[in-house]
Amino acid sequence: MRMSKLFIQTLREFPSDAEVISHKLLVRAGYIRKLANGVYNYLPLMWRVIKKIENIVREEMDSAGAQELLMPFVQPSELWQESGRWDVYGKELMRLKDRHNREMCLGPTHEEVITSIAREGIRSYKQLPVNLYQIQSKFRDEIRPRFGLLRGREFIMKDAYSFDVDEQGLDKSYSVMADAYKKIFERCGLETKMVQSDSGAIGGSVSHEFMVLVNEDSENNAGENDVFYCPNCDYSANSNHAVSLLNQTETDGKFTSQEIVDTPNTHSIEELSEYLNIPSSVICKCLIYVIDGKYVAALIRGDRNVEETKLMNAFSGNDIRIASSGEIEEIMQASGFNAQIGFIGPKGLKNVEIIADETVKDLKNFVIGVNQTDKHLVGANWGIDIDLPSKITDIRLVEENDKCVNCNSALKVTKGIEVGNIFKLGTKYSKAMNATFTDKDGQEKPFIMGCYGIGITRTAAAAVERHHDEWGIKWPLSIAPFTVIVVPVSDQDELQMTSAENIYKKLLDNNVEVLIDDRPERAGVKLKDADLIGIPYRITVGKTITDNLVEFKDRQTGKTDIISPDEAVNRILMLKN
RNA sequence: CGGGAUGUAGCGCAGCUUGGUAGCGCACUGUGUUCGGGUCGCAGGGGUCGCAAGUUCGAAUCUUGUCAUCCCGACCA
Repeated sequence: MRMSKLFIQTLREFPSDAEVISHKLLVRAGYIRKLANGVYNYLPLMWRVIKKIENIVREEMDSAGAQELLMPFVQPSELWQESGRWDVYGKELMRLKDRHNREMCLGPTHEEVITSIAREGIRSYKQLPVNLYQIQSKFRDEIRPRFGLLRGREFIMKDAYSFDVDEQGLDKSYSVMADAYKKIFERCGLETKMVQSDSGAIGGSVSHEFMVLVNEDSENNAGENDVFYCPNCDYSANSNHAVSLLNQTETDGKFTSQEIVDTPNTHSIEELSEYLNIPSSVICKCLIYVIDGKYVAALIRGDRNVEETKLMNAFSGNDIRIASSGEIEEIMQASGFNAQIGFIGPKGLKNVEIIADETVKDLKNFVIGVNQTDKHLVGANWGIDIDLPSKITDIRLVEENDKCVNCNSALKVTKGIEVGNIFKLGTKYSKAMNATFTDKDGQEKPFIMGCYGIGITRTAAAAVERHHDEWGIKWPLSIAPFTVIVVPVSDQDELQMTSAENIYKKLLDNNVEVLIDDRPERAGVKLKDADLIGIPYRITVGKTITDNLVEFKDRQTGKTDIISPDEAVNRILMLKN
């Protein structure tokens, strides 16, 4: 490809609306252009990268026994009614009506459609197992799209769905996919960690996410997930799912008799612990949440925080948020109290379900709110003044240095970009949608399903997050839009131009993806652009060509060698083997 | 959804306080110059100042509304 013909516009400056480095670089280097909030044009260079990633995904999926197909981007609401998700998916699901006023949606994922395909096409256990996948644009109307390709509303995703006769079959399909994913990301030049995670709106039981860890060189917060992992064993989990052993700390308060004391203006745990001169670990914190429209009071030890996803799952909810101050007033009024935020307690709350984290179980002589402003109960004990809630489970956010449940080592935390995930769905969709097959014993049974996603465009952005420097992108060879760029320093110099053309032709003849910068630009412009767009290798043809020498530069390492044109060509050809 | 900010040429920005026919840099067109890390000069083209009302003889500038975009928050009790 000739640079003079390539559709590309590099910018001298970073775009003003970009925050993270992958977004800044992809726009500046002419890979993407924003069309609307969270919606991007993939320009020719970007499309080449995307196709590279897609092909790696295809090769590994195919060799893992999956078959590619393509489902519609627009889906009828009926299928979503069947699965029950039309009412629970929320605003992320982009709904629309056709001219006949039929309700449709833009596909955010395809469990419903694939299940309908399976129930029509698979009648017998003899046809199983099957794994079907597609690579396609998805649309999710995110609350807050950001970070360019990392969290867009429209994005390209590979989604695969497996169908098995039983759990053992699913286990096998699942581990085959896990292995394929490892290979895929490895081949894309990305080191990933497979971590346990919550299964969220998709449903199901077991799930793992593939995370690109981004803590080390975090000049920004591109990693949207906190990943807890054990340095000594293989335990790792997304914070929304992570568990830990209870840490040893002071849980027996110094107050020996129970008594309601004045605690003026102690609206936070910190203020309260300071005012009473006690550790926060002997305070029982009470937080009011709204889960699917219902009020929930969550009790947790004062030194710990609630993990909302865990809390939501404890009630099998779909939506959770902290209650607003107005809602808390409402609860207070309904319960006959008048307390401000900071003094709320579980006792006497009307129309509020109460749940406790495991951490509060062992509290003794502790401090807790009693729905009286500027007062707290001290020296409280469960069963004496306040009953221990019957619903007790783990709803706490793990913290760094908590102990690993497997090996008791101190856990560490890092940021991660989720580039892939795998779920065991079980029969959630097949049962709801009545998708069955006839088993050996002649019985109708629902399919045992799994689903497996990879964010293609997010993977590309994650690669930029991991591979760049102050000059631009440093694509891993396997997903770079071109392998090598040939740069004649001066378009005035005939020898340089003809030599560069020769090198270009030789590489072309050998099916190398090669770019030649034949634009009538000065050397500086061409060299800066080559670095910016991140082609892995650069062959620079300058004055030394009179001695039959060119510069060979490795973008990844920055290493340069002065060698003959033939050797430069050979080095590139060697890469193909 | 709450808070903050910004919308002026393809990109990055100034001008707005104190209303008077819209500017700079990059990019683009022509031309000369230069030629290994975004040369230097000359001459050009390109803008309903986000949109809509209002005030005024006159609005990019003042007022109101509206739309869009970005950031922060929605783990604080």
